[in-house]
Amino acid sequence: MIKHTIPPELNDALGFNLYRTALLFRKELIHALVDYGMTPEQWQVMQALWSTNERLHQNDIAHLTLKDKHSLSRMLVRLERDGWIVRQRDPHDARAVVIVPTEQANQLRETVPAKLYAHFAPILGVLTDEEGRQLFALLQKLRVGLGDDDISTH
Amino acid sequence: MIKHTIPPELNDALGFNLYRTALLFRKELIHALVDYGMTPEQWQVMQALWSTNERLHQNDIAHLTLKDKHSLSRMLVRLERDGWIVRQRDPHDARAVVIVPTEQANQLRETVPAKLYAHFAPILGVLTDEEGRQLFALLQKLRVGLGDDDISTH
DNA sequence: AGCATTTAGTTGTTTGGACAACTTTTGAGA
DNA sequence: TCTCAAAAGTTGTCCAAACAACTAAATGCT
Repeated sequence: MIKHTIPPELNDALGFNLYRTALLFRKELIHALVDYGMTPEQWQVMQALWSTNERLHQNDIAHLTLKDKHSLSRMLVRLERDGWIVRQRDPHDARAVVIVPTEQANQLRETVPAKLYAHFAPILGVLTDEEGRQLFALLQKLRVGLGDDDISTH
Repeated sequence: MIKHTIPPELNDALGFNLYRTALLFRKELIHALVDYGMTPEQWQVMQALWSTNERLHQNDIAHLTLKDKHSLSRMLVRLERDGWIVRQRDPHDARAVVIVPTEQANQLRETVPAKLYAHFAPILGVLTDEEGRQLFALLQKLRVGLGDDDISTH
């Protein structure tokens, strides 16, 4: 792959801008999700679970979400405590735990995405369709540079 | 401002992509900074300090970095403990604390940016100059949508 | 001047990220 | 088959974000 050379000022500014945009985006997501009793990180885990019909192990979820197994382990304790998932021992591997979303969680799946769309539509509306697609493509490309192994997802 | 309507799939995918790119970027920054004993968040605070010649109050830094005063208060305790800053009582306002970078910190300022540039050059090199500028502009635009009051910075 | 409001910062609690050390089970090689 | 390394999770520690409750000083209003 051809490596270009981005000038130092742009290097700085891009990182700053990316960091800051993501921070603001997360803050929005917090407020969009708070009514459902869920954090952005928890929502992200649930989306990973819903992204496949497989019965996922904790390791699988950690990989899908870029979280490490330590943090995820404790997140799953809270998700189970709050009734979003159940953990089942894997009958084929006594070490492993299979994570299954509950009915309560599956109901969120029906309603929340539309609410999130409504929340973010005016925000993302500052971009035209074309700009949105460009931004998507550029971020995707940057993810490759950042060594994301799992570029296919979304 | 004209609001366009981005379709739901792109809405989802943009958020996902932004979140994920920022996560990966932060992980890189952790590794790029670990040799200097500094975290990305601490580096961000130091950059805010260096971005002006003013003697900043904690509130100013919180505003510049989008951090809340609670987290920042504790971050500054650690930054002082590790010798990067000193906190001085403001003679004009007995409530306020003025934050001043130490000589030790100012030395980092001389050397680290070049190291960071070297670290990120190959990563950002997957984008052409033109693409880098586009990405910058699109993120900037999105930040407006996200209600960033301080768009001028960088 | 006196009192209420606002402002600057700290402390407590919960959630989450990074990394090290640990337990248990699996699997692979001699 | 036996042993030993790898894999799946948990627990502990520190750093940081979000939000509530608090202290103390400054401001503003009458």
